[in-house]
Amino acid sequence: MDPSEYRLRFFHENGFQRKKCKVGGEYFWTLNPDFDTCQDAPCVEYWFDEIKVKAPLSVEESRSKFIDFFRRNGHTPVDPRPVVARWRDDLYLTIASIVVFQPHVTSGLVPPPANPLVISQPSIRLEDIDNVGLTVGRHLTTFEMAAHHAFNYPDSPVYWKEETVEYAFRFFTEEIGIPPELIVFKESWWEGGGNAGPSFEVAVGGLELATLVFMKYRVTEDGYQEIPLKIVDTGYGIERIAWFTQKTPTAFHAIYQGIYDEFRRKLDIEEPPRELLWTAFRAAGRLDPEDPGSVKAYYERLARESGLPREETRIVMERETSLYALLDHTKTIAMMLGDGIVPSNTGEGYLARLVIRRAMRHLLRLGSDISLAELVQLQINRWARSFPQLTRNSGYIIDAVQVEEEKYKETLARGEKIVLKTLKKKKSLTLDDLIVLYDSHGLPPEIVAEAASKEGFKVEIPHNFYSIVASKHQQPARIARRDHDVAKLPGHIVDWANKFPATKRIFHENPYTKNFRGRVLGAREGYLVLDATAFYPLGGGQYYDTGIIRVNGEDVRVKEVYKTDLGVVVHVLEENKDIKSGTIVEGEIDWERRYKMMRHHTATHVILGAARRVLGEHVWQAGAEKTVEKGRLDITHHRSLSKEKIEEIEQLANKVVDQRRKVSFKVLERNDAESLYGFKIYQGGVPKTKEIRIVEIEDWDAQACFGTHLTNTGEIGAIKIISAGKLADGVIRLEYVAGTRVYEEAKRLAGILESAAEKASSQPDELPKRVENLVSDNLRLRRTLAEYRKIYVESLFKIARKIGQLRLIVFQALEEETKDIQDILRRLTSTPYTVAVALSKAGDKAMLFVALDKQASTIVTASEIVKSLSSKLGGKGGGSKTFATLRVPVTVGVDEIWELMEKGLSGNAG
RNA sequence: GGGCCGGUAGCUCAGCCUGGAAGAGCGCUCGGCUUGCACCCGAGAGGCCCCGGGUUCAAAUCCCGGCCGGUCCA
Repeated sequence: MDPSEYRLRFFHENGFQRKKCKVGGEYFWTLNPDFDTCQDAPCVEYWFDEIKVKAPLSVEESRSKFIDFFRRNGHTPVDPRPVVARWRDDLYLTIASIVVFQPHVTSGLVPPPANPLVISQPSIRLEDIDNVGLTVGRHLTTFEMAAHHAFNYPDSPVYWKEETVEYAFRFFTEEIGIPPELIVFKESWWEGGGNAGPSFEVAVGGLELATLVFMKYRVTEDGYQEIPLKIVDTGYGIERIAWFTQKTPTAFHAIYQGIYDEFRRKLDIEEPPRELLWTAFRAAGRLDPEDPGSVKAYYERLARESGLPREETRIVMERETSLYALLDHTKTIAMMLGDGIVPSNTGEGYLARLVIRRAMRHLLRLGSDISLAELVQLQINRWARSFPQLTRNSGYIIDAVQVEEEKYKETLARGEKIVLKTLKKKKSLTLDDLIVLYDSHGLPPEIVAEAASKEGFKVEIPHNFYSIVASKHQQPARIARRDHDVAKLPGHIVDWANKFPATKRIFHENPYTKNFRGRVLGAREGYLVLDATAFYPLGGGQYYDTGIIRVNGEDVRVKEVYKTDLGVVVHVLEENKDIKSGTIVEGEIDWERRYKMMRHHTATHVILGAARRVLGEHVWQAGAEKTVEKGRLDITHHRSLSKEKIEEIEQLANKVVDQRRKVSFKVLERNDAESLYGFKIYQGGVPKTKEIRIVEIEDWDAQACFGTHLTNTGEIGAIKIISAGKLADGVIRLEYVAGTRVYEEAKRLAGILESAAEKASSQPDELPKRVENLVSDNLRLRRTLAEYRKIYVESLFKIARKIGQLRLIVFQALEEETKDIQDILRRLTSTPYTVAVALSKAGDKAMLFVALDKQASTIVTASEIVKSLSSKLGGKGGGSKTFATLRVPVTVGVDEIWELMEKGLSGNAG
């Protein structure tokens, strides 16, 4: 670290000194001659409760104070984004304010919405979820990261370190009222997302209130490389400012004022003595939650200083931990679901489920019978003014939480049964058992231990249980949210094609173009690039066009079409023609194919709009495909769709068809598109381009989309949903046909009906009644057959021959099913001392079944009989004492078997 | 996206390791006993052992592929 990075004129002119922390060894800047530590936990204990400030501030007040201050100082306020990072395909959650501007602004592709700007971005981080509560506020899963950002382009710098540090100093002293000599700027280094730079951490009284990052490097294999766009990336903890100013023993008192008491009441937890909480406050800054020794020491200190018995202290503080965690988690749940995450077993949905399940575990630990949904409702009310999406989507949020509660209870019940079963079998539970129970069945070890203790078994849980589980899973992979339409072209062809300019897209200019003229830019190995084309390349879930290209009066078929990342359209020809550059060619696309795909594509947008209106804003496209045959749309939703809901969507979609709504296209700057339509334009994925093509159905739906569309919804003609099923937890797949495909589908169904009716010698209209009759006939016949089989068995008894004690029955089985033969044998051998042999044909081979009852098997066994038969007849076979089979390679007659059996048995039967 | 667990009677599951006639409890039907909250006794019906391939004389069981559900981790 280069010390000159931190040597600022601001420090110099204002009398700051650079010191070294005697505990942690970091360098820091301060006005205070007495400070010998960096003033950040864990180097010091929390003591900020003793620091006087102007006024206590709620979360809301802290936020508006921050934004106002920076507005007054030349920054433009920018609205926060959802906590789901829909505009990113490498991240699920918004974990910091800078995430909002990645990757397009930070890479320089797109300008920021304002510069400099100020924002307060709700963020979610789940890495430390298990520490939330225990540390009385140092860890939170949801928080607002307030920030002022300045983007310094080489030709238009805004501001850099001096101004940033001065802003921080002024904000904390002037606005919050912190005495200047208590503010410490700690030298640090920041790295993340491939970037890096020097930073200052602003610490006061043990609490880190802000981080000021100066992004100026890219991290490469060869080390740090300076980047042209240098970014001021700051992060102020709104919740920490509220805690700091309110002088409460925990952050939760400060953040959740208004519902804090209600949580206590509902969960039936009395507030412990204030002195205990204040002791916790001091000790928590030094607590290392990952270290069991540190946790133990923490509880011991609390007991010692509060004078309460050790055990009681631990119990009280564990209840407090659960209360705090619940306050935190329920807000996170509300924020995640409010921004449209659907709980699921994959993707961002799993993260929502994870938080819900952690919260439910705390409820279980407290032995509370309050429903989680009830607590989440309190959060919705509490934060309604700051986050209107919570109220707007409260119906969905509560319903989804309730569904999850049910599911988790089922999971736990299922799991507990497995615990009991294991205990019954093994009388103990090993670590391996615990891991399987958690990893495969979702049963946390605490719950296993409790279930086991009810049965009188004690289970040891290693303190690092979860890291043992984690080590089984290590292989951090890139998240792949969506399949992008990767050109299925050989690499060298892509490189070749990318040397040409981007193809003019006639299919966008006029999606109804069937014939066109283009000039050949290049052709090789059966690949053809033109200056302009009406052929649509694979993309946006829509299949490519096919058709013909006429070169010098000769037709060549186009079988596939792809586009490169740089927008060059490559036609894949059926044969490799020698085509000269500069040749003018005519193209004609297969119109019927294209028109059907256009209908399915526009129908897809109509259905998505209908689903969002019928089911709620959480409905999000999870995938789509439009082919000639049908459209397919996967949507996120937390329940299976009832018949009624499907019909409702279908009806609404068809209404939009009849309303003849206009469909229009326009290309917008990314920022404009986002501010005009919101992030729901990214249903189909996030384009990597600076400008975005928007397809808008008048007052119904707007999406970033590459595909070809009709210009009016009326042209869809009709939409029929042909299937709706659960694709995965939280994802529903809809399939539908549109336009003339509805006619074809109706024809297909009518055909099925007709052929079914014909096979049943009936008419389509009478088919239901006819099928009913056939089914009851079949049942009657099966019963009759069973009766006759009894008579058949009786008659078989009559042909039995006595050999000593044994009765021998040999017969040719009429039945073809092994099952039926076994049934007859079973009946025959229900009489003692019976040996029954059934002979059945299997092509030109014979299959023998030998069955004995228990008594007969004391004299001779089925497998012995089979062995002796096979020595005479050949073939292989075997079985148990009472049942055996033999396959012989030749056909044998019943008489032959009678003879062999009689001969063989007379030896044993004595 | 990956790992792990599972799919057998209407329901809950055993059987699978080590291949040899498909099992239990609850529920259901019938009969007996009994006016008391999961009554008791007896008899009976009910199965494409998820699907497809392979190995084998023989597969619920072993192997491969798929589908579905659960779960953990990104």
